[in-house]
Amino acid sequence: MENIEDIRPKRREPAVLDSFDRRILAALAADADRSYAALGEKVGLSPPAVHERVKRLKRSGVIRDVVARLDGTAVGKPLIAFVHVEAAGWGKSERLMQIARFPEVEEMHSVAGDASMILKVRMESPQALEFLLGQIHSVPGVRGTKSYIALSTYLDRPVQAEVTADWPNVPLPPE
Amino acid sequence: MENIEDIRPKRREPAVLDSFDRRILAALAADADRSYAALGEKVGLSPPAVHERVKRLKRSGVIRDVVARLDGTAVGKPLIAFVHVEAAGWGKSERLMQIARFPEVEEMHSVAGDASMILKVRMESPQALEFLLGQIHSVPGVRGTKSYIALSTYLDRPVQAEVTADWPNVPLPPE
DNA sequence: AATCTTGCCGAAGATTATTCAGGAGAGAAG
DNA sequence: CTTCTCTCCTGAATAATCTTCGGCAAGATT
Repeated sequence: MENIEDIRPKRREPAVLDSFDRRILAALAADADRSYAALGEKVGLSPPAVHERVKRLKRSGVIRDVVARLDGTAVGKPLIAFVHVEAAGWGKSERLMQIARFPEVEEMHSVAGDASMILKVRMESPQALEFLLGQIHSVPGVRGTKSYIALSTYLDRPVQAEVTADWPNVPLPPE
Repeated sequence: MENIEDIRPKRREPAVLDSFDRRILAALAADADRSYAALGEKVGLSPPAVHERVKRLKRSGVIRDVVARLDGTAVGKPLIAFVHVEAAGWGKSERLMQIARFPEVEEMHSVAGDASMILKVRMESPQALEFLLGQIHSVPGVRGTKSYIALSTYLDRPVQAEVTADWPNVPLPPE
């Protein structure tokens, strides 16, 4: 005998983001410290409606998490560097992955190009960077590194909800 | 006649972060969606005490902001690339700054090394990246670009509150 | 047309944020 | 050593927000 549960289609998570979702995401990516009431007023929905949508966006993974962004200098790590690591065999050795345990390492991407891996790190000092590079070089298979030290950061923001639609013709988007 | 206000020392924002601050920052950088009660339990303080500290950390700028981190793929930008821009004169022409208006551009650093500027961008497609590169090349003074396309991202987290203390001797920090 | 589904709203209760009045502890001054 | 001041904590009370719920309307499906 068939169970009615088997017949009913699964509740589908709407894969598409409508205009409200976009506006909510844009607002939350800029400032997640707002109340649902404030958010609702901004996007044109009631607080419960916004709440429901945010809950869905979190559950579906569109919103990965909500975090506080700290000032690197204030926490004692004023030095940002991008480290390109050239590895011999295939980049993602488990050993290299363990470099990610250092809290100084914020990003780690395998890349196409003449670097196997790009790391974004935030260090206490040039000396600390030197030590970290030592750690990286001690990983078997690592052939070399190239470091680019940031002199100043002009922009540093999270993933934006907006997507540029009309690329070819637009010289610059409006302010 | 002297005003008493002139004599009294200014209320100093404590420039140092004590152990409680550190723990609060670490917790908020990982997940800012907690209640003050939950945070307080985690760090060993009452809710009002945590509240007061968080307010101070925000006011003093240690906490820059609280944001929702979105899934790049879910918002339609699955392609991450690091673009190294080599500019002729001095990197930070106002014109190049305007590239930051594109929501695809998430970071922009001037760097020491053979690139004048490093951009982190999140694109809809390789075509979109091509268009963006076109925009960059149209900036006067830009001599060339080198793009590193991320194949996969193994780590992507915000500024961590922790700082590695004992560099030389530590081979790897504990899990 | 009837039914189902989705998604909104307003109202209400549960939870949380925020304020406030003490009070303990650490220095500084007498 | 005592006293004063300052800082920062706690617990209680109030204000605000979150979260749930019932009802309704619009569109899709049967």
